[in-house]
Amino acid sequence: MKTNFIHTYVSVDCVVFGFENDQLNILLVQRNIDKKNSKDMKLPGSLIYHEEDVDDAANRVLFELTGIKRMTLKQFRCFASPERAQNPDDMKWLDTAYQPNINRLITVAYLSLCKVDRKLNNISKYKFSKWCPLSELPQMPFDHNKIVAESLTEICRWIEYDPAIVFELLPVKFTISQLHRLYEAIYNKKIDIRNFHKKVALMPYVVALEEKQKDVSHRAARYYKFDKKEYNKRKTNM
Amino acid sequence: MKTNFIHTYVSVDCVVFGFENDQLNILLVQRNIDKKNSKDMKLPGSLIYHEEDVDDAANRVLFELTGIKRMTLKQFRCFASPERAQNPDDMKWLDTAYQPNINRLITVAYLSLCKVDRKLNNISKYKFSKWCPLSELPQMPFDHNKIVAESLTEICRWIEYDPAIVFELLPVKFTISQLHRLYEAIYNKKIDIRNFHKKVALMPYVVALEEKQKDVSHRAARYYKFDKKEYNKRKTNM
DNA sequence: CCAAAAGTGTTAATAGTACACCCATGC
DNA sequence: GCATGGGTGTACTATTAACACTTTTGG
Repeated sequence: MKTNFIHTYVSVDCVVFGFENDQLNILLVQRNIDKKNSKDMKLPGSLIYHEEDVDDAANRVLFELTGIKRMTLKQFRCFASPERAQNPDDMKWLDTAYQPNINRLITVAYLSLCKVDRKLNNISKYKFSKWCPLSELPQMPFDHNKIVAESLTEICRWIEYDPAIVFELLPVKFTISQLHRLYEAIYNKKIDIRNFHKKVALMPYVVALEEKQKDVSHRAARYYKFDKKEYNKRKTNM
Repeated sequence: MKTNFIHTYVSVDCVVFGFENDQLNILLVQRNIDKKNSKDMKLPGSLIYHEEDVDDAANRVLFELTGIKRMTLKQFRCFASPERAQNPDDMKWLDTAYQPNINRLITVAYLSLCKVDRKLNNISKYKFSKWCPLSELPQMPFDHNKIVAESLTEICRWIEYDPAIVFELLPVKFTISQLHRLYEAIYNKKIDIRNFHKKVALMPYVVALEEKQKDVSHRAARYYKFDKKEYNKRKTNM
């Protein structure tokens, strides 16, 4: 009876969103089971260590991937279907990457956000990583495609109760137009630009800078920045 | 290096909410490490089996507890701090309840909702279970108090995108007043009763019945019911 | 007739939606 | 001067919040 209980490895997998070319992108890494197949990409992740919390493991993975110490991140779901690691390719990869006879693997999925203009860590343990537009996601191992799909609804919910996180996806200085296109990408629908301006004007934590765009072949847009202090002021009033 | 990876047991723990005496209650079970201490209560939970998904494990725990086959439930967080099972009492209990030398245990927490007027399964494997008002929660083992605390913010978020779940906490026939007190309990604040009536009137899936209260020493309230079909009609329009 | 809870409307403020034109800049 | 994207206002609608009295029933 007692030996019926699962005794298993546990991993974390991170869906790291970036915003580029008016699209949400996801950071994928190459799984190097087979050098010939350059398309064998997956979500960045790792088994967790002995004395490690899952949150710490996710932070570790993200640090190894990007060189950023404490990224904004959010646990959103544990995936534990017994079938999720039954594909022979995936089992073979587990054998070589970790150790033989991993017959089951449950994973805790995290959502994270990253400015694409940040230089990614080039001493990264990952041989190859790249931003991949959501619309061009490859088939990925395990249930990584499912994890990404669920992360999309999760990011919308996250914004509902913490609107500040969207600014993690933009440069420090950004234009209203960039913010607008980001919202359109996240919610996957058109948003009227005039109403959007009004909405942003009601966000006291989005503050206009003096600086404007230069060398653009049209009217220069004003830059804005996200004011964290102003944001926290309102937040703690709740 | 490789042996540094965690190889662990995984459990599920369920926070089952009920609504009684105008308060949210939680279903606790007795941990029988020590018969003398009748106050040794914990969240219902279990290690997961070899070929079992975590969702299935949560359903199993709830079935064993209540006799209800498919309860409304929602996974909300994995708790995996290495410190969460370091209390000697808790480690001792793990040894006797499951098996010796469980040195680490990560758990996946679930939120569930139950009508308190349902007869709980009396062939329950749990010797003793009881509804405990939130305001009178005892100290519980592991990080169960923390799990309950987080479940409270989670239940509010759940209602945001699926308002129908509150009816899981009420009898099939209920009065507006009951629904009102339930909302006040969940959001932990006073809600104006006139505005509340108006709000309910805008929910096409809350339908009035002919029946009214009987033998009450004040004006009899009308009963209402939740109409699932009507609810799903609107939902799929989104 | 009194206690206790049920039920009911109006107003004001705020937030959201729909919609079209002029502005600044580089080429 | 034209192509490109930036920036602006008004009217309507929907939602939310504040607020107090009458009704029904049993005892």
